[in-house]
Amino acid sequence: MNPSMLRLLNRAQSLKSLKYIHARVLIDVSLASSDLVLNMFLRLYERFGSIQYAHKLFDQIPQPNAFLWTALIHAYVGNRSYLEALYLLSEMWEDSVLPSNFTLASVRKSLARLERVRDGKTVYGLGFKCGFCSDLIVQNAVIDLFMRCGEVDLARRVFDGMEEKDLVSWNSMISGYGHNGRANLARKLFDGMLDRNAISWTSLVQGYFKAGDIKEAKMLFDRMTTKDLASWNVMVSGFLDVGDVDSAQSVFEAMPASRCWDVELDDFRVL
DNA sequence: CTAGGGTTAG
Repeated sequence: MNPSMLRLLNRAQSLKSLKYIHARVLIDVSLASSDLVLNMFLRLYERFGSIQYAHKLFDQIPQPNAFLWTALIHAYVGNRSYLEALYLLSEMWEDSVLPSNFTLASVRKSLARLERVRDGKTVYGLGFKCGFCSDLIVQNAVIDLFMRCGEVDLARRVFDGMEEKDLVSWNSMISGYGHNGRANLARKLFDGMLDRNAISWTSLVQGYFKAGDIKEAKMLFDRMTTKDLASWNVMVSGFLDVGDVDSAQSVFEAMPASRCWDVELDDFRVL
């Protein structure tokens, strides 16, 4: 794929211009049927929210590989079509295309949102049989899924068994413990971390709110040097959740103006 | 060539 084509694709600002580029690419059959190019178009159709076109394109591919299946599944998950995404995974399996670690990671959100722990265990059990039992991407997905389904101990077992962990592994545990009301366990992991980021801190603060330990939440927030928009929002909504409107108000007012601008810019972008 | 953790979910 030549660089000018890449430049053209990344300049596509709308579904309309993307379709136009696609039409031009279709003239060259060898180019249009390259897995790389197909994958790019699937991802771009997803970016512009056109699952229909992504699926239409996918249906014309004679033997889609795991990359292309993953792109389509990812598009459906992004579109919050969780059941459809799971269905695609089973179709993929029936077509004897083995999932990649990224396929399994893509389907995680579907399983979590539908609270399909049992199916999750089946899916990741198969994934392990495909050789992904010590794959960081898959293990992180499993941890997150288990935590979101309340399977705290199972998540911990996976975490403890990992040869290599990254920030996402640690933060998923901290966030997961927090959501399950286990702020103390989250804190233990947090204290043992070598490097933390804003997500580690914010997740723990949120965990303390969830556990009803407002004092500790506030103390931690004050110690935080890496506050970002989400950190401030967790504080505001944390106070609101316990009915402390005054504290919520003062946190809101203490928020740097630059953060407020972030919010407004985001909102304007939607309009 | 791909994914993922904290706000925010009805």
